[in-house]
Amino acid sequence: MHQFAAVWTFGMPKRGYHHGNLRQALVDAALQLIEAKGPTGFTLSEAAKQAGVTPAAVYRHFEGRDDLIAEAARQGYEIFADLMEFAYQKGQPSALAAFSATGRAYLAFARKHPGHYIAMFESGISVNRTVELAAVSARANAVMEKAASDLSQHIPLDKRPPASMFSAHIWAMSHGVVELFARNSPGRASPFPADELLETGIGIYLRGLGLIKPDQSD
Amino acid sequence: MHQFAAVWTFGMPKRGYHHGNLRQALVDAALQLIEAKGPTGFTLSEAAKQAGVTPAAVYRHFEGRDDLIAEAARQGYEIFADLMEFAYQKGQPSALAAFSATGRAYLAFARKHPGHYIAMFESGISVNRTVELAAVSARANAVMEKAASDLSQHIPLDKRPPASMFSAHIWAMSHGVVELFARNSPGRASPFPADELLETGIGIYLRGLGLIKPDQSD
DNA sequence: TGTACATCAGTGAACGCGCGTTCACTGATGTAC
DNA sequence: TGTACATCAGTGAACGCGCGTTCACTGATGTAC
Repeated sequence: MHQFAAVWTFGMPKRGYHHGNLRQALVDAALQLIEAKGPTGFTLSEAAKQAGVTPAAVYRHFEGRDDLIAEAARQGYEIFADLMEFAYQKGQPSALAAFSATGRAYLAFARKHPGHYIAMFESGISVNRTVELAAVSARANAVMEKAASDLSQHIPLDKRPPASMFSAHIWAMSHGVVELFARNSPGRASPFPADELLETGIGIYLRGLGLIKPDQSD
Repeated sequence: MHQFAAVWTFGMPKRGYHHGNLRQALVDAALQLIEAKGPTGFTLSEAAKQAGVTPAAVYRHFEGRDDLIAEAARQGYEIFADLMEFAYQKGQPSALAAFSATGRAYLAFARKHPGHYIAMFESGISVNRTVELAAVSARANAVMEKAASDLSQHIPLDKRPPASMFSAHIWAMSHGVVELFARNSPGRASPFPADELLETGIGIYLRGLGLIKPDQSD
């Protein structure tokens, strides 16, 4: 028996009675389903089935449906915060370059991780649900505000909006582009590629703040 | 019997076995529920109950759940298109005033009719579901594009973005402000009132296009 | 190395629930005479 | 004005379904000796 069992387990993806990494498999399944069916279309049972497991097994790893969604969101914020920090660093020491990079990173994240994005911003779970969730969300937020604040130092004081407003504007435009044009909304065709739309939109906005010269493109 | 019945029906809200205006009552209930529970949290049964009627009665007036949502969305587009047309007219003959008015009308609509807004833009129903829906949505869209196109005539040709891109930018920012800051997102506090955020954001954007002088506020 | 045993991650059956939808029905309304 | 009848908008019971969750269980894994 023993030596035959070894044939099956050695080097194979985790199989058998014990899954091996069910917790993460469930999160991955949830992300896929959330992406496909929206945050409320997602069901715990279906995620379990997709992971090859009974619905009851989910309760060995999560408190319930909402807890699973929250973990998916948490992982999303983690990736998101990392990406934002990386983008910010990459643009240094130019405040403008750092800022632009975070904007691009936002869209890139939304497109590359739609399941995470939906779990984070459309699932209705509160960011204050757990301390870890609040912490990682604050970390991501801090990068955005830092980038905006750095950049706003270059604006003459009399026409400088508060950094948080500045950051909110950009966030709103980014989110709007994602929601309206980066997804295949049924019956709503995008007039332009989402990244082009965001790039040009932010460009015009920054020009409005006097941060880009009239004939400068980036 | 007859004369007693008259006591109850005369001057009373429509009551009794026949509802009187069930179709609209169901739409109104649906709008309230969609607003409260999101597009997928909404159930036909609950809408029926709220209208004081058996779920089966719904089928006298609608083909089913989706048809009810679609009608709610249609009515929303109708109101929306009217508001946009009115705002556009009110701003004439100034292209800038007309444009700004449509932007404000967008936000006003989203705040005053959240159920409609969600049914229209977040319920996942396609605008091509019926010819009437497509028509009224096109009507609303045409106003937005006309306002953007009028205004873009004032931009020097060499730095004039296509009117549809222009319009998409504004739509994206408006939608983003609505989604992120005009609703009481759980655990996400708005740094500024939504209308102020949108007003300033569009202002900066228009300045970036050279449509507002640097020291002009509107 | 082999055995006994504790731990643990799964199963599968069951629960109560609310859903959308159907159906034959019935009571109220409107109309013709 | 009163009566007969057709139309129509509701009822209420039933359906099959999938959901989230619980429970006692069991088979696999890891550890102590």
